[in-house]
Amino acid sequence: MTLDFNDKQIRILQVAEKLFAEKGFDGTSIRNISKEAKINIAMVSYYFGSKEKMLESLIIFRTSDLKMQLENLLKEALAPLEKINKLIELYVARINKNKGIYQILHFELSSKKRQTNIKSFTEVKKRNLESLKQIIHEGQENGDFAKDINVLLIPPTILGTFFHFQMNRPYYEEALGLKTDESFDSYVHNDLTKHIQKTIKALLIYEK
Amino acid sequence: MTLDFNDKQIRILQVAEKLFAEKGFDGTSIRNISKEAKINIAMVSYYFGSKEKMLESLIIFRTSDLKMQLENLLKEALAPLEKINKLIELYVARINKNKGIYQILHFELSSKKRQTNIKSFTEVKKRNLESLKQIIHEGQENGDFAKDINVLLIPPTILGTFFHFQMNRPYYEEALGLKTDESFDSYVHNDLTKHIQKTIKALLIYEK
DNA sequence: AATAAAATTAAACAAACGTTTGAATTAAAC
DNA sequence: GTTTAATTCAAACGTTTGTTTAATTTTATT
Repeated sequence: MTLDFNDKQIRILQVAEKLFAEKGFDGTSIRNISKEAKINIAMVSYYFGSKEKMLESLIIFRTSDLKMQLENLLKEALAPLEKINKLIELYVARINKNKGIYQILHFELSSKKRQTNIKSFTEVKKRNLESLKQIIHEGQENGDFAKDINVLLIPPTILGTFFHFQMNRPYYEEALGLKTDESFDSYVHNDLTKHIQKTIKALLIYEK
Repeated sequence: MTLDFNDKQIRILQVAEKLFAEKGFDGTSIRNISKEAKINIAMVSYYFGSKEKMLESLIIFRTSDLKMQLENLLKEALAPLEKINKLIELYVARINKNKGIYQILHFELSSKKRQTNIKSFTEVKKRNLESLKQIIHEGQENGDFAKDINVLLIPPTILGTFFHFQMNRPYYEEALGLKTDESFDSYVHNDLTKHIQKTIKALLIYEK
């Protein structure tokens, strides 16, 4: 449960992250990881105990600093809509940067096989929702936002839009002519982020 | 490539669909399927050739009638916004009804392991986008919709929102107190569908 | 009723899986 | 420099994997 991984452990986790994201947890063998990380197959059990525990370590390794980032955002002196926009920007940038682990979480989360690994992640989600509620309430108080907003359905729209784009990357790469990693990342950071911000803004200020 | 599956084949596909959706393609063994479907393990190879080819058969079996449904919608004499709302309703209901196969597609789509199975599905997506473009153009012509709409980013918002909700089902079940399958389905058909419709409407009529 | 075709079965196949072992090597502590 | 601990390794462990085989049973055809 600790965070003090040594250099070799981190290298193993990075390779595991890449392969799990590409081929899934069950689709990746310890031998795959060992080969790519250039280590002996026994090292995974030696360092992490088991393949399953390695996944747990990976989740902890990658999601430990999200909490802090969000709390800092809440403290800032900004208008509610500005905060929402910054929150979206933060989420998209962060998930885009760590797309590997989020793809894994996305996958393993919906799988009935591994429920144990994700309890700590559920806590993160609950805390994030409370933050969002607070911001939106603020915006409703000062008349910026509409009254009839189902806050619980905002995160699925933000995250869902982004994930769906990310998971269908090959399709959008072709459709938008984004041949390089740079151009794809640039599109995500600019166009897609703005689209999500625009969507949420329209939703928040829209009165039926 | 044909669609004439006999009763036994269909039963096998139904069990496979359920297990693949629950545990993933790699997480499900032919023995798992055989046991649940109460057949001999050799029957999968006998009927479909291989596990991989069975997945192909399953995709064909479940996605063959989507095309027709969409074409019928386009023909209807409705205002653009009405068509959009119906399209959202159709998508949500359809995917919710066949959540198994769409969950499988969602995963295998983003996996680098099985690219061959999904080519026909890409074609479906392209055709659907053209339909959407047509409807939105119609709405822009008669002044209902804003001019600066990136049509390509609409489907990720519709499908992404829905999928994210579906993939985090345990979380939303708890948060919304949806204890039975019926109450969950009801929430999807009513509240979630309306949320997506509202979101897309706000986005389409919103002028920056 | 005899024959041919289709369906089902248990058993076996080689290959790959996660994990453990015990010896060999390297690093740290004294 | 010796001893102790940590790391690395090849090899083997017992399971499980997807697939094939060959014999048997069921169904259909004549």
